[in-house]
Amino acid sequence: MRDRRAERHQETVDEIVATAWRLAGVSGLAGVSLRELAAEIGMRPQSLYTYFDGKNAIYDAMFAQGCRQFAAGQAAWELVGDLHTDLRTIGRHFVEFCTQDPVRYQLMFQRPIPEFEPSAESFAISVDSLAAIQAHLASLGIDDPRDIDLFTAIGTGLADQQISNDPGGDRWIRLVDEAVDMFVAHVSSRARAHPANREGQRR
Amino acid sequence: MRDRRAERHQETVDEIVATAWRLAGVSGLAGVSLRELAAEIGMRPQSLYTYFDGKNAIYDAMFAQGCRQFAAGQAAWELVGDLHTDLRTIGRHFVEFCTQDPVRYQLMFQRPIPEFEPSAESFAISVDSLAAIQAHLASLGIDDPRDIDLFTAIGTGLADQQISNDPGGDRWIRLVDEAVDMFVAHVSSRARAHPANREGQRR
DNA sequence: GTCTATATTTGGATAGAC
DNA sequence: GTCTATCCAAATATAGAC
Repeated sequence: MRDRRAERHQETVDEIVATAWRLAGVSGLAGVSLRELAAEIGMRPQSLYTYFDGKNAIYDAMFAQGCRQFAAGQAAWELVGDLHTDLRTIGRHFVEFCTQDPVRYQLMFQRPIPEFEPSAESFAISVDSLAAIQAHLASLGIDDPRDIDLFTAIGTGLADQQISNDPGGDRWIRLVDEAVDMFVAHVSSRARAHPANREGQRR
Repeated sequence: MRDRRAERHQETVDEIVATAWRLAGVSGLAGVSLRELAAEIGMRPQSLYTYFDGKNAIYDAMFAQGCRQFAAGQAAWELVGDLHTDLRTIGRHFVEFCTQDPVRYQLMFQRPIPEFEPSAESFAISVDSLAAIQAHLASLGIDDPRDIDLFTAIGTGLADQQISNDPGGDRWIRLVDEAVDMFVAHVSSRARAHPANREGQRR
């Protein structure tokens, strides 16, 4: 039968994490305080320890949630097997995901709190997502690590500029398609120029 | 005659700022504390108020110093008037500057501390630098705001990935030249494809 | 599971003596 | 310019009653 107690517990856990996201949006990730968090949900700060071992455990739950959200979106990507089309899909979704929630982007892709390290379990979720992307890129012929690094740099660059210099707008978001075109043209032109390199080069 | 008192004062100010940079590198920008800062330079925390109005004034001095450092490097750029060459120069210097000091990059180009806003005087320094770059790009024929935004996104993306995923290494730094090639090819191909657009297009 | 009570640390900032 | 003395607020965390 349903464990009503466990359900209530989980609901409270979720509420704590949701409130932490909200507070982080206002005061920054480092500015989240257990006092304020507890007050927001009508609790004494000490009671939070029933649900989390401490502040870093809350950060870790936020990190894991962000990774799961990315993975969920990723599972819904409609990839068709065409390099140009799929890179646009991936690029759009990535930049959209990042800019949707700047604090989430900060927590997942930068290291704003030096003393916080995601737990191995949480980190594994993000590793899986990245591996899936890499595998798909490889299936499209993008298997040079340099190309992958260049592509991720373009994606994070657009997201980063959007968040830092036009928060809430779309000044860089709307450049995604053009940036992907640029990248595809680049890797394509090289493939045409040196068709033997892909299989033959060993050093 | 020399004002020995003022010189000593300035030296102490510089020492405070330098120590703040160092502490920020260890504990993060938000983690800098006046207590620790004062202890490092052999002072009581209260004495810092002789030199700065408070914590945000120290952040502001750091921000201004970062901007001056960038401007100083920029003044030494050897630009020759060739699009490809100059973009490489600019791109290399920008990414190098950012990755040289991740905390400085964070303070200058992101907003890690929500309650801190650089003062108008400090901000003006960075505006000047950006304007100079834009003017030079315009002189090279890059005057479409979209192209400028795309170029800055590439620069920050490389810097950001380097800092976040390979701190101290050169995995993304060494991609700068290739990225510039990609960008130049992109804007050049469009210029060839639609030669009339540059002057004629109005909407 | 939540509370009261409390410990402990740390933080930024002010007043006033020297 | 630096100090002592303080203040006040906020932070994380633990113990134990209910």
